[in-house]
Amino acid sequence: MATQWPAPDDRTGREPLSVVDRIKQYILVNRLSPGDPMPTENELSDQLAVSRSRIREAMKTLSALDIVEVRHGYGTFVGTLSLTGLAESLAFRGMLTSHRDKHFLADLIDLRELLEIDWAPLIVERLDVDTRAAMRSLATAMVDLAAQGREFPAEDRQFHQLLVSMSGNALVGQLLDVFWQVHSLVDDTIGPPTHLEETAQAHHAIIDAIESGSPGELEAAIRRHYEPIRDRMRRSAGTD
Amino acid sequence: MATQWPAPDDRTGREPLSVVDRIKQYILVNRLSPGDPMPTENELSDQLAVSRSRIREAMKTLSALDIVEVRHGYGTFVGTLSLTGLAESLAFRGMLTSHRDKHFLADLIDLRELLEIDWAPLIVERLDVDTRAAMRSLATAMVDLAAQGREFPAEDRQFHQLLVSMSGNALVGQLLDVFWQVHSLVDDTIGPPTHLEETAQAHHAIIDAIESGSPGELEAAIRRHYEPIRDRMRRSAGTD
DNA sequence: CCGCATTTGTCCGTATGTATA
DNA sequence: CTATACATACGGACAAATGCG
Repeated sequence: MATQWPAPDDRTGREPLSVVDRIKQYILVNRLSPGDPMPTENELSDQLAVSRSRIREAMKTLSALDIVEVRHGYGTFVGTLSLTGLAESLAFRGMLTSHRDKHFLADLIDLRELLEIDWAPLIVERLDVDTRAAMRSLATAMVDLAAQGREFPAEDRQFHQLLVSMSGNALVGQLLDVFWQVHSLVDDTIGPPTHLEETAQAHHAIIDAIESGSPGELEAAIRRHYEPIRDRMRRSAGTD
Repeated sequence: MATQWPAPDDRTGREPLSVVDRIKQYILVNRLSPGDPMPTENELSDQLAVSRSRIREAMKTLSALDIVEVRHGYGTFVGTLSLTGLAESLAFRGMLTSHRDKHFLADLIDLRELLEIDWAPLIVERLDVDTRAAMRSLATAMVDLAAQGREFPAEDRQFHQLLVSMSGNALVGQLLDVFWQVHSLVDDTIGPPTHLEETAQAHHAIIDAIESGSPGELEAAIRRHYEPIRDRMRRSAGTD
């Protein structure tokens, strides 16, 4: 097998590594990639010379951060290092603090707007016709659903994913998607949806601005998109 | 005590909530705040009617996200909902992918620069004399240390914390601090420090720009601050 | 479709280490 | 220093899920 393990002691006077850190070291030293199989819990228990309980508790920590992915009855694998942990943490923070202060949700919206606006010049420059067409049809679907009084979370999420996909910065795309999820989740807790038609139309306006070729217009369109959302937030602050 | 628990079954046809979710519900329903004490593991074991092993594994998940904080031999408390989980996750991603591609570190630096520049107008407008003086003395300390060939991580981190503290957006401050930590950690793995004096001086230039009162100059100074960092990254890409 | 081996999920009992009062 | 409450750790047993012959 020739699996490599870090030296058990390197006598540098440090305290011994935690089980979590030793498992992380294992992944790093063996240069595993997301999806690669990990040793079974019993193997880890033997090789690290700790009980299976401890291995399992360490695995819980690691899977919460998507460093490993555990499949019941099948095995454990290196995780995809996604930001699901951040999403859970922020969502809970929103739930816990939303009725005390609105700072969190306001900060979140500001951050979404800010990051999308940052890429406006690049988006105007790079956006290809296929992506634009996909965004247009999503916007049309949103308007249709809004006319029926229905919400359109899936379309909205995908629209914003496409919008920032041109940035070339994968980290920003993942972060914005997390922020969308958290915003959507917290927003559901402050009452039934409002501004449906207005928000749906705002997405058409964003594509219009892109087609105009002016970064300034795109920035303005993005700002207008977030206005009804801020308005809804301000109103909810009074009724709570 | 009159602690409230969510109804064990709400017969809406959903699958039963996980232990993790039931503990989260407990915190929400009882409106606990960070620092408030949680029931002991034995109490939770009794009240949720599951074994202590499961409680402990759930606690590991929750503490990884800083939703609870466990103090050995003392008790468990509601966590501070910090972003330590994100820091760990991103740090590991950096370790795992840094020798394959440099996109991650590049994206991280771009994001740091972008977010700091976003607040440049506000910073120029709001920064008070006390904060400015603190930043100036930090910059001086950095130059001194650089002259001795020593690094200055603590000073650098605090400088950037102060820089964005004027934004009024706590979330951005926390995110940037996480990015600083991750960047610092990954940067250590690509070799001994370089550009010490240049980087230290760049911080003086940032305060100079703030004092000039021009947001444009501040933006330029921030960009210049990140240049040697990008240069170091590009050089390391070849030697790996 | 069935049975089997593998692997993770859950539970219990007990002993140990640690912090607080 | 002692006592108590609490989290940490261990080992074993059985249940549940998955994949495969």
